[in-house]
Amino acid sequence: MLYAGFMSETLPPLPTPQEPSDKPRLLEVGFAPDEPCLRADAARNRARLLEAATRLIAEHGVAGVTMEAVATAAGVGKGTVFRRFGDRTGLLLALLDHSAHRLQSDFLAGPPPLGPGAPPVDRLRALGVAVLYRYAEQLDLLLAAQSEPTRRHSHPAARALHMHTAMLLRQILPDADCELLAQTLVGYLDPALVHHLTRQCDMPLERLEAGWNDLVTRVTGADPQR
Amino acid sequence: MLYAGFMSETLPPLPTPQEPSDKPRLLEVGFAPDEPCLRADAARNRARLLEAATRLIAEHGVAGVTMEAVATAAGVGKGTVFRRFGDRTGLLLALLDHSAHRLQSDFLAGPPPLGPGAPPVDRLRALGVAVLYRYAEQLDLLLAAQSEPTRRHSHPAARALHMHTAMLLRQILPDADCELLAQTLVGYLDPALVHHLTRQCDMPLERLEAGWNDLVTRVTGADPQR
DNA sequence: AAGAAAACTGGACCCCGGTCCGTTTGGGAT
DNA sequence: ATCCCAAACGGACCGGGGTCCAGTTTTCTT
Repeated sequence: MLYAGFMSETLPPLPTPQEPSDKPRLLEVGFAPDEPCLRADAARNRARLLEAATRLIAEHGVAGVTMEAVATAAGVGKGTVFRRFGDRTGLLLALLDHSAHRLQSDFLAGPPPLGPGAPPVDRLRALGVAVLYRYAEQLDLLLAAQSEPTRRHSHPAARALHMHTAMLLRQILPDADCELLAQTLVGYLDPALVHHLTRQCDMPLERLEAGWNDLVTRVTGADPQR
Repeated sequence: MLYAGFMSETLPPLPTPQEPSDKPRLLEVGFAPDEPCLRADAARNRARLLEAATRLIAEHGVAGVTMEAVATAAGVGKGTVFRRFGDRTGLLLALLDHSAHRLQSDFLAGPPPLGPGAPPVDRLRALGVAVLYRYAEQLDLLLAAQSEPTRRHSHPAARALHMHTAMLLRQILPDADCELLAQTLVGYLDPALVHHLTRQCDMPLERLEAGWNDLVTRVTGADPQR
């Protein structure tokens, strides 16, 4: 049970939360109630809330994560939950932060082929596959956290993925409109799509993986390796 | 004011509403309260509701379309709205049905390059552009109707677009996994993405259009014509 | 024409997300 | 140790989506 959020707090005191930019810093073992500067009681309650939410998901699924239920289970008032996480989506996102950040530092500073060192095309292939498998095991939460369509693309985690993809593409296709191509690529990895294909169309993950490689090949014009 | 829905009714008496498959039949002038078999009063109320919803959107934007408000404005009870459209999304979708169906028959039976007759690649290019522009002018409604991520890809209109795209792709790339490639392509046309790029990133529609053509070129391996 | 089944209606009701605001508390300054 | 106020708290409150069901209307049957 080691949640540990950051780059989620959005509302009250911090005008722009700002993700921790670069430094990995995710080697904490138990859980890190960091949060730049939170009053002691606030930090304590935050931890309680995340724990309560985790428990509720385990017991009743994502649908059971009701703001009031979480508040009650954590022994705090409803207002506190909203103050801390902004809204339900914010809470859900906070639950996902840990793994999102891990993925992020994997492709920013981890070992090749995901991390730096491998050729850009290989990194791109590895990225898609990594995302695919990570998403596949958190589908419910990801879907639930995706409610508002307007926010989808503006969320820090989404932007990070997009920026990284665009960066890799730029190394391969310096003259293309890599912004847009990157959107296309990450679009293929959209949780809702993964859900549709695997759960509603019964496609095996391997096929999605092959599809990703094919897509990368076509878009970059690379050799159809692998 | 010529809404006219079909392929929306979902709930009570009709097990599988089924879209009218092929025949164009959208040349009605005023409005068509068709609906396979609806009791007279029900059809009347349905028309009233759609009109009321349209009016509310004009006056207060999509956000003003409250189930209760629509009901009141139409002079019916709240329960009636839900019985007819299932939920808010259903109502919004019904509002979009008219133009969705028009687009559909344009690419199924309209003049080339969108309709049959032109080479598949040209049809594909034309399709993306048509969708892009159509979406661009209904963004608010489309976004509002997109709430539930699970339903996005299973909706009839979405499936139709996807199937058609896959069909065109199959004519161009008989040996590829056209199902998945089609998902990628229509993903590029997702309203939420269009919204993000045009409204939040301030990209002109022309750039998205160019992006689409580039994408088609890369995916199909066609000559970068146009 | 009459009777009955099927379909439709409307509004009371419940639940949940989100807001508001009067009260409490942590922790730096003196 | 004390003061003080920004920050945090909590729960009453609101509005909107969705459900339910008793009552009404339409349409079918004979």
